[in-house]
Amino acid sequence: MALRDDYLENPAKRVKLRIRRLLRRELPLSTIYLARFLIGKTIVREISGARLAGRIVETEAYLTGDAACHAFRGQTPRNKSLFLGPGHAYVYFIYGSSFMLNVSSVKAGVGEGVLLRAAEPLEGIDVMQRYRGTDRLVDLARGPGRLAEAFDIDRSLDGVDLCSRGPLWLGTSVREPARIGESVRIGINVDADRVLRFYERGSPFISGTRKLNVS
DNA sequence: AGTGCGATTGACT
DNA sequence: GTCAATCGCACTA
Repeated sequence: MALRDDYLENPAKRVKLRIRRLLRRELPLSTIYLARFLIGKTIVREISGARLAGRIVETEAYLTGDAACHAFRGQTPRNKSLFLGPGHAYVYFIYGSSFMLNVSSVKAGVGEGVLLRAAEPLEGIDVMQRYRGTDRLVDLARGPGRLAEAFDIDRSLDGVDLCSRGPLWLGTSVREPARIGESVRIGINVDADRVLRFYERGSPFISGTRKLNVS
């Protein structure tokens, strides 16, 4: 793939793409629509003068009444950011090893959100390679824990407004996504049959098995 | 205060 | 393909 080869030949290249912050009113009010909408949009991390950017290629929706949603049993100290209203970061720690980044949805007081599961590195690739300890472009943010590690995301960013100037925000698309595929969510044991995972078909940057990418 | 487990990852057969 | 590591949190008492 030409795009990938270009990246590999220029690993330290510091491109600066034209990306503007998404306005809160641009976010779909439905969490499922938001999960689809975010495919192809960008996630931008500003840290000590550097800018990291990735193109979101895989998401999952977590809904009210959904037993797999962390807010299923109401608000707790951990999940409170899910209830902040649309466009806030909900960051949590899981398996003793990984952070996960979600975008809160709907409206204040409602605990729904979208998990960002994978991104295509765009800017700050050399910095991501350092955080991740690998040079392989497709492995930098392929999977939710890897995405958080590549972007240096931890609980200090929990609750951050993703539609405001700050250390982490959502940006416009730099390239329209290919056709969007759907599947069941990955790693879920309850409400496991619901089709709430979305991804850019054909992207080498998505997680999951071949089997899940056929739909 | 104790317990069970998870929206995963990396190492290994 | 399989599997153990690892720890914060929610739940029970």
